[in-house]
Amino acid sequence: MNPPANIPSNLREELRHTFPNLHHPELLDILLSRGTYLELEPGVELLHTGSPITAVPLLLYGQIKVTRQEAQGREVLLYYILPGDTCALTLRAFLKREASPVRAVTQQPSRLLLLPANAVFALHRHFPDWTQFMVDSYARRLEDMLEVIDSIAFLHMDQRLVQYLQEKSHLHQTRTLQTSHVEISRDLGTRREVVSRLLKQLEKKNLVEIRRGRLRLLPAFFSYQP
Amino acid sequence: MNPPANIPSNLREELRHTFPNLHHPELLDILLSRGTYLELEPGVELLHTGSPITAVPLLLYGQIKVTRQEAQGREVLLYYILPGDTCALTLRAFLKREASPVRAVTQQPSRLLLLPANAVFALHRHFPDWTQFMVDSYARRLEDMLEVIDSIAFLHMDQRLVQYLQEKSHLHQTRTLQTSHVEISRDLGTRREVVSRLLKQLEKKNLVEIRRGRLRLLPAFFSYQP
DNA sequence: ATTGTTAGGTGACAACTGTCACCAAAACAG
DNA sequence: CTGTTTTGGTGACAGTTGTCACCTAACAAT
Repeated sequence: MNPPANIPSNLREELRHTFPNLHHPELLDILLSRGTYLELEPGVELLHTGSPITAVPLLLYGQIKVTRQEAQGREVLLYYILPGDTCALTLRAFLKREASPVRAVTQQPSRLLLLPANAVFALHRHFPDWTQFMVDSYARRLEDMLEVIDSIAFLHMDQRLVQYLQEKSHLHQTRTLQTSHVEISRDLGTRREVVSRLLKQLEKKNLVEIRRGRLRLLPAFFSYQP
Repeated sequence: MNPPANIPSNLREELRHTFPNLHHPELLDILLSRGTYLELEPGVELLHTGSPITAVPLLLYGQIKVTRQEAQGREVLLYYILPGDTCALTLRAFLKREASPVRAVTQQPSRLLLLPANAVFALHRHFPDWTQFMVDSYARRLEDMLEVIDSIAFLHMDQRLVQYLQEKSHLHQTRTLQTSHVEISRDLGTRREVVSRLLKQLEKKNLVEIRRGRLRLLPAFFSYQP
């Protein structure tokens, strides 16, 4: 689907820098020789629910959004994969030889190393660094998902929306989010109309400015809690 | 809080049997010499949100319910710890030297080995078995929590209730659940009135029989989906 | 049998969210 | 400039759940 990217000459260096915990030289050798380097533009769907898993991603640059989907098409945002991360759920599903339980979509121009899944078994046996990396990945996602549960179980949509926008702003390091109401509603597992209504309320309180396709968070927004 | 229990003579054997993946003899030695054997009756709170973590439980027999609590006292059931399990979130919180993010309460008479948390570090370094055990624990809890998210995000309370009762029945291997509406409502993060209403509807459909303090699930209940 | 306690039942109502219908504004293509 | 597409706005209404008030049934203790 994508033209083969030019492998950057300093890939090894970049990998070592982005994944400081995978610093064992032989481990790096294997990752580089077995992995496939990829460059993707935003909006590429790496996995959808039910995809067979053939590779595990190591993200070098960019951002991947991971969501849980329901049969009817509704979904909720679980977490973002950032540089230095991998997708714990993908890893787990692969080890159990199951299909992907999640959808993964690039959010920004992204560069990553795709590790063929069967290479993972060997790593696991021979490199404690890799095992530790996996443990940390799992653990961090547990925490992420605990927060998702908190948010869905205990908060109303207006509070979830504010939280979501604050996080997104922090993530992209900008107060002007390039996003549509539809995208927000998908991430929150609700409907566009609901998001539009709630955003309108925020606008009336002078907390945000709504423009077509983008959203400006005003200073007061960051200290606001519904 | 509890009288010291008599350590069963065959503890080593039981441990090996309940935790087949921790079969390395030296590992068993350490678990037995460093761990504290405990017997607890139902309803004992092992941890609550914010507890400092001093030990990691290895459950030999019984059942421990793990819930996530909110500041206002609302909570949701995350998962049950069964024999052969440990609490991944406790383990993780300890390794990060953080307080417990969850509440843990025995559900049945339970027997467990409490492993002082600082013993865990050594295990981690020296025994691949132990590391693998941790990885598996994390991974399984990830799956549990994914199901919790599905349930909260995509289902209505009537569907969640049915799911909950079906699971509970399967877990206890009985069609007569000894539980109150209040307990159910706590596990689902809602209110007693809501549970009472929904149970009444199920009763009207001849799917359950409501008795004070217990609930009988009729045959048709198990093939029912709202 | 009486009393007190706990569990459960229920109606009324409010708040929140999902859904439908339709409109308006912005961006875009030609 | 015009027509089309995409995005956002909004009112109306229904269903679900949370909340309050108060009642009834079951059980236990004396």
